[in-house]
Amino acid sequence: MKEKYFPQEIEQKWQRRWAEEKTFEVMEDPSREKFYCLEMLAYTSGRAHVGHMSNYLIGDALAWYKRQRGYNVIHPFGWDAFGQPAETAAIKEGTDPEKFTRGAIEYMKWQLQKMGISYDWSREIATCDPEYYKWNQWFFTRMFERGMLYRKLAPVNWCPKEDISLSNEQASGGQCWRCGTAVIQKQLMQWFARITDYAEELLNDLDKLEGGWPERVITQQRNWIGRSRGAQVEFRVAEMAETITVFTTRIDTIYGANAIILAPEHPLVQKTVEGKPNRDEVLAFADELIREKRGASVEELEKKGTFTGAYAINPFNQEQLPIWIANFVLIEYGTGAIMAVPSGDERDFEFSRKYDLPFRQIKLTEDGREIWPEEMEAGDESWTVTVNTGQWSGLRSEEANRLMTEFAEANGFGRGAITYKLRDWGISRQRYWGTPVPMIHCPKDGLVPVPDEQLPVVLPKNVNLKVEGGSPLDHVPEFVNVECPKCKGPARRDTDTMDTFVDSNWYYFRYCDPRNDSAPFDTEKVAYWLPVDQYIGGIEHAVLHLIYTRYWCKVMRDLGLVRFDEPISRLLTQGMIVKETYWCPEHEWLFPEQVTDDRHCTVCGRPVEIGRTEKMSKSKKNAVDPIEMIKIYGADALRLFVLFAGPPEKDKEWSDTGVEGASRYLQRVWRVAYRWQGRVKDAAPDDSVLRGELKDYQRTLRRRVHQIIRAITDNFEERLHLNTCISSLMELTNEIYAFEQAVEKNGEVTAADVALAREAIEALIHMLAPFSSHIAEEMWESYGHAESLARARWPEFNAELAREEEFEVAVQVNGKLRSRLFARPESTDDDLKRAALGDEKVQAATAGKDVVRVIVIPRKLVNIVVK
RNA sequence: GGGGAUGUGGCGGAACUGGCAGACGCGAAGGUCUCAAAAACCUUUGGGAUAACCUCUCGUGUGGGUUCGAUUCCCACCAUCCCCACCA
Repeated sequence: MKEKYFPQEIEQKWQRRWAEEKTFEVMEDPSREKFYCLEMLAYTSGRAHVGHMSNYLIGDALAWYKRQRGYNVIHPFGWDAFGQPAETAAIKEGTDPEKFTRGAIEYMKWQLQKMGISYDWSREIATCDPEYYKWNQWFFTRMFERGMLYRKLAPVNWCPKEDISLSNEQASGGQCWRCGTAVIQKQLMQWFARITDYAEELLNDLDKLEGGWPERVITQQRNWIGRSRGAQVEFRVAEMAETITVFTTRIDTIYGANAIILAPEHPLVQKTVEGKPNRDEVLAFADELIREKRGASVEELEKKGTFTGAYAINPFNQEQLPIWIANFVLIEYGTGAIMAVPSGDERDFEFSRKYDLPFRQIKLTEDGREIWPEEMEAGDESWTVTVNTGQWSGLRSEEANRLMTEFAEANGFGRGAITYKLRDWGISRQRYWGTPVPMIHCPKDGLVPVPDEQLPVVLPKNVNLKVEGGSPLDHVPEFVNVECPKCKGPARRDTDTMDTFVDSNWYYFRYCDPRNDSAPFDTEKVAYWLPVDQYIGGIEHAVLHLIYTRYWCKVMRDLGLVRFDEPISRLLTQGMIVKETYWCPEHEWLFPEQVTDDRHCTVCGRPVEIGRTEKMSKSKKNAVDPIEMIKIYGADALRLFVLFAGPPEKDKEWSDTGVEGASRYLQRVWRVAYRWQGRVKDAAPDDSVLRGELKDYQRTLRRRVHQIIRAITDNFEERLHLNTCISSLMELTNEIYAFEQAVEKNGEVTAADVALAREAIEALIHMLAPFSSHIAEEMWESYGHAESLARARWPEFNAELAREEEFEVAVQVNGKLRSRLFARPESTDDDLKRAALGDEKVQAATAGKDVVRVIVIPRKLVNIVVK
């Protein structure tokens, strides 16, 4: 052990050693309990900043801890390598997406290895590898065969100028992100997964995740699935052979209906207006509404509609209701048609007022007062009483709802129904850089899946990405033109690629068996490792990824590949690293080095605004490259700081001086370890010297060591507030320094001192390993241990040794702190009471008053209540 | 509009089920060492009152409430942020 701490040297040594000795590579071992520690796979954006690292560091700390607790810990990593941004970057840099992505993986992997994160790299996967996406295709064909996938016409955002499809982000504000052209909606045949078939199960199984998943994620998923119980009611269209079905959660309000309103996209709009004098007008208006809706936010969209000229008949009272179309009725929810009840719904109220539709009151409060929507409280329906509603008048709405649904059912014009907000999942993308859909369109045999033995359908290389019209793959004849697997006649390949969420659905199953070439994974291996014990990732995935992957697990279960319902037991949504930003009115975002000390732009000299602290990102120019930090302070200091900055689930603010502080702390640890290293190595471990009578400072150190082991262990097991674990380590270090001072004062170093220092320092080293692994390994080795800390057992705390010998008890009078006293652990409540009442300051504070009550909280506090 | 989160010193943050608010770190001030500086080590560091100590007093976004006791629980409000959003 050198006298001085050289982080880069040590880090290189241990990174090499870990790789050579395969320290973090694991195998299934039924005799040991497993722990699956998983961080979300990395999107291959080019380079990782410290914000990305914080995710991996949380996982690494836990992986280290669990390893030292004796678990068989699988801690894998991989790359989310497909997707639109790689295409964009490739076009910009004049390369192809594959080259760009491989380059990004290489660099980012190097960054992660420099951080010394304890991954089992032998299990690494990249979703753009044909060996991986082959199984996306295999799943696709299995699901197609079982009717879990289907095709339908669906709108895509389309730029008419460039003739390409756009994602929602690329079409935000209704404009093409590249050329600014107004985006149109184009109807294309697209692939959908029937996730709605699993809506009920996805909702119910959320209960199984209680406790392991953050409440807010569960709530978000519940709202996303959005189950509503209500009824579908059929309205005959007058003088036509059509019926309009509406969905309502409040069939009891049907006597208050004043119109039927269709979404402008509703298929019956055409038929309803056919032959009517205003036909062309209405259809044109419907088109306008559809166009306006795109990209507009709710507040700025005024409710608008028009009367079609047709009428529908209320099946309860045979009243004729005008059929309208309006922009606030959504085609994608329920049946795309509603009955408008102004007395029951604020939107209907607003609409009816605007267009002067008739009102009929059907609700009263218990005391007979009429209620209008303005005064209704959302969700509060308990106080309404139904009136003017035929035979159901006078019932409470809940009961009326039930009885009227039954009535509709009995008379054949309605039924109870459940509706979800969750939509079937559109998985088609008209892009190049993704998994090709393994389907063939044959003029004779229709849709034919690519047979297993022909998988993978490999993505062709050297494809022109800047094509006009359709997907780039449409323009690759050798890819498109194939033989039909059934009739061997000429056929066309499907040229859609899959949404990258398909890739991320099951990657962590593949980690269990990453090189399997005959199946996506071996069921038994997955049965050993899964479910994931701890998943760590950003809150932004609360709904999409985390619902899709739950869905996929259930699909795989139904395909007979796995035997459990939920793939992830515990979820931690980590906060972001934020850093302050600089904004120049002329040059927009600036790097910190572009700003002078007195906050002016170095380029134009204008005053610079110190912007809000924001999530680290390239575009805001506030990203910190971990490599830069490693060069100065070493990876261990960076790791320590990132985890120390705040609790994992909260946003944390970046601070340069904070890293420096972490670095100083590590040097402080190093120095104390160095000072004792010689004595510790010379003395054989011998606990017998500790059996004799210990001095105060010795007992104090020992007690603190065991208290801190307990605190850190508990924290890892329960709250995972790693920042306070690090505080505890610092306290332990301070404690050892204080101990050294006492030893020095004592004049000589006894055998007991050495044994105690060893115990304390080795505990410190041990518990430092999850945070700053390299320095911990180095010190551990220099203390005479040949094997990696990764195989050493986590220190056990001794409750007896951790016990306080004396407690400081606060003494309050009427809740105000007046004094303190010291008590032995064995003192009774009565002892404390007597001591408190006898205390001088207490007597001064209570003089002339009557003691009404004395409250004693053992070992903590005495409160004397006086009057 | 709905759902959720957060608000504590100059700063990041502690305080686990109501029980001594401010652990730990950053920053700052002073000291030791040094020719000097850096580093290191040792003190001090929420505000106010007091000559320093003792001590007193105020203090966890604001205003109420429950309680012997509230950063913690309840109600109302303010501020900031996030997610969803005309979901019938």
